[in-house]
Amino acid sequence: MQDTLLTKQPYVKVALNVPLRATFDYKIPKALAYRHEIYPGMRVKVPFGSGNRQTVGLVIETSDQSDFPDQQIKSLTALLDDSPIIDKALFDLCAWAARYYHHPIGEVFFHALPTSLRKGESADFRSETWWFATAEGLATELESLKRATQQKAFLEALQQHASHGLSPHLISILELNASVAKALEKKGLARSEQRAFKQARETHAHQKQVPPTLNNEQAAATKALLAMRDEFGVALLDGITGSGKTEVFLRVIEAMLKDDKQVLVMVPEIGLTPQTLRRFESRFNTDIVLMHSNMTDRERLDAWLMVEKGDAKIIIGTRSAVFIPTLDLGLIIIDEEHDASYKQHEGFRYHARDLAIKRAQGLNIPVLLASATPSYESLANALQKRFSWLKLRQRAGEAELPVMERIDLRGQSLQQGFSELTLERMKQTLERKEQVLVFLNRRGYAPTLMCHQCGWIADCDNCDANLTVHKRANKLHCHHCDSQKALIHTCPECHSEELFTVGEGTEQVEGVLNQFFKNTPILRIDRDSTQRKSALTQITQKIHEHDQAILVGTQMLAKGHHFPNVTLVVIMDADVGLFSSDFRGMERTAQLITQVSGRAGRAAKRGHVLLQTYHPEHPAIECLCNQGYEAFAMDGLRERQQLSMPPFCHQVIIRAESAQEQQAMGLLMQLRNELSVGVSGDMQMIGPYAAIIVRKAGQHRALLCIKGSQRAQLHQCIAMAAQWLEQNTKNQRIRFAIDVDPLETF
DNA sequence: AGCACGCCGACT
DNA sequence: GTCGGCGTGCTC
Repeated sequence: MQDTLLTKQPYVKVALNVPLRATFDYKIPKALAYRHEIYPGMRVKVPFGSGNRQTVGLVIETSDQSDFPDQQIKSLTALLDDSPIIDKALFDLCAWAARYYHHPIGEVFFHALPTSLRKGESADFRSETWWFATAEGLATELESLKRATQQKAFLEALQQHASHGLSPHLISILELNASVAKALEKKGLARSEQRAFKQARETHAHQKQVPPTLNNEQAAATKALLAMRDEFGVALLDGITGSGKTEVFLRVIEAMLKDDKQVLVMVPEIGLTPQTLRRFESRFNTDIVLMHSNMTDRERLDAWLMVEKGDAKIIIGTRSAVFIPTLDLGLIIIDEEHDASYKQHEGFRYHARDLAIKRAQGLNIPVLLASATPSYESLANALQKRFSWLKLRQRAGEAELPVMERIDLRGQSLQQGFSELTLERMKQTLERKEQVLVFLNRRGYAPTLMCHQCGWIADCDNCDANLTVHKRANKLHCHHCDSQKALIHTCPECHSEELFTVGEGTEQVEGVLNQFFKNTPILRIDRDSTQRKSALTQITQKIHEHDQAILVGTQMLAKGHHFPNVTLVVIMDADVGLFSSDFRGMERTAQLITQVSGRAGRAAKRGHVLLQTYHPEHPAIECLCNQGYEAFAMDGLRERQQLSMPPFCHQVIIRAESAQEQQAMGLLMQLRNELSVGVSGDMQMIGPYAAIIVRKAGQHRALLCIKGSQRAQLHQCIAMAAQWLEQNTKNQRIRFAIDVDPLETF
């Protein structure tokens, strides 16, 4: 009987969804081993911890032996999958990611799964009941059922849809009542069938859009990309706003679909606009599956299965979509590759762009990174010829690049943040029946509430931060921990009633503009004004309805919307980021300003951008204005190189937080001591230092930065750190996080 | 992350 | 006298 064992090894190593950097060994019951082969990537149910607790685990490997005392090893309870739910390539990606990001392996694998699969539910389409007419049902006269009107209607529909039957979807569209079908079944007139649910396939029978003609640059980029098919390679499609990057994607996707390959398109968190989706849908006659955070568990699982089985060819998704299993992936596209939302900044802190590249390497397929403002990391890779650099420098069609002008605020009397000159230019623009976009990256009414008598400032109880005034909601709101208080009108310290606000947010600017431009619609676009689901669509509709309008908003404005009649962009405060405590501040600001500026003058009318600044001669502002993003970024890169900052070194940040003031800092000081022996070569430890906002949501936060130019050395050191931290934080109430390639260092 | 075990305050 | 608070420690 021995040779009929399908699984020969007696042990299995299992990853569990727990924050532990270990796998757990289990015995494989003989009964199971006779009947099933067990492979990495299958889920199992295992006893874990005390009591009768059962958990879902993922098989890492089967094994002949275990390092754990044999009598303490428990047995698997059940095998949950017939075949691996995570394929080999994805398995390798997750295993690599767990090592690279020093994150508990179980959490990494489970992160890659839809919630229902994490809980152990079956990896299958839900079944749904379809109804058909029997032969007798087809022959039955409808009149014979005239007393049962519902049944009659149902049978009529069954007869009409005799060939394909009635799906639950169709039943609801036809407004039929499925409950009467049972009665028809009893009479032998109808029969039912259980079928796997497939995501509602829209029939794209309508005329597909005729693709526009490509300009020279677009054609060249497309050609270069097509030449990269069938092997790994990274291309950076560096195209100014309006240069028609999307059209290039569409051409390459088209070629992939012809080869019956799948394409994964990654977009930033709020970048998936209906406009983008419509553009894809109107072009391709195939199922497009979406993957984003607003979907229900069931929707996500259905989408996941559609892609896994190869039924869907195009996947458009945010960060987490990098883990979707595919049958035959041919290309990964990362749109707006510079966007910070590709990095998860909590828990498993992976960068979806970097993982996408790793994934493509494993699958031997190309990756396309696209942006009007590429990250310094990608530019460095392009300069070093690791990426092929495809530049689009002309705007498609007639449009010209906007003119950037600086407005010197020094010595000017401002009207709630606006200079006279700015207001005058806005007025002129509106008089020409064109639209103005005002960019201010600060939501709420005002960032500070202060007492005129004693200088008291409204601050958050849980964070070391001021509360933001939200006048319309009548609230004081902490933008760091989300806590809220009622807006007060009396100083809690000296009981004076002279409270005043300092600074302006979008809500205030909206109000001010309403007074300045009485007959012009003012539309605000920020997280507060677009909370309701359809709000953004309503706002964009209004924008298109009016000739004149002023749009006021935060960085939401920078993401992928088209406002064809906007010809003037006002950057309220171009100086934020000039003196940022983070070395990426400049890069961020330049990207934001360039992206927002790109909203201006996309149609035939030329756009103008006004940068309000107190530092008009600052080399950064000057360079961005006169030479544009690429030149600015090249300067920035040179500076990073001189200072040995990323991308010319690698960083890892260890973050610790504790309710008690000195615990987090103390832990990191100890860690620094532990590691000092392991620091070799050009590796360097900085800190520990207190976070800029030391106390956030009641937690005191400290950081330790470790940097170096050699990945291998750095990783060895971090592995030691991870092990030490896991050992030394289990008793105390200190939480730690390892952030590899951090985007924020404060 | 869960969950049990364990040792100190206000309750039927 | 106990119910339950959450500090501590462990999970193959």
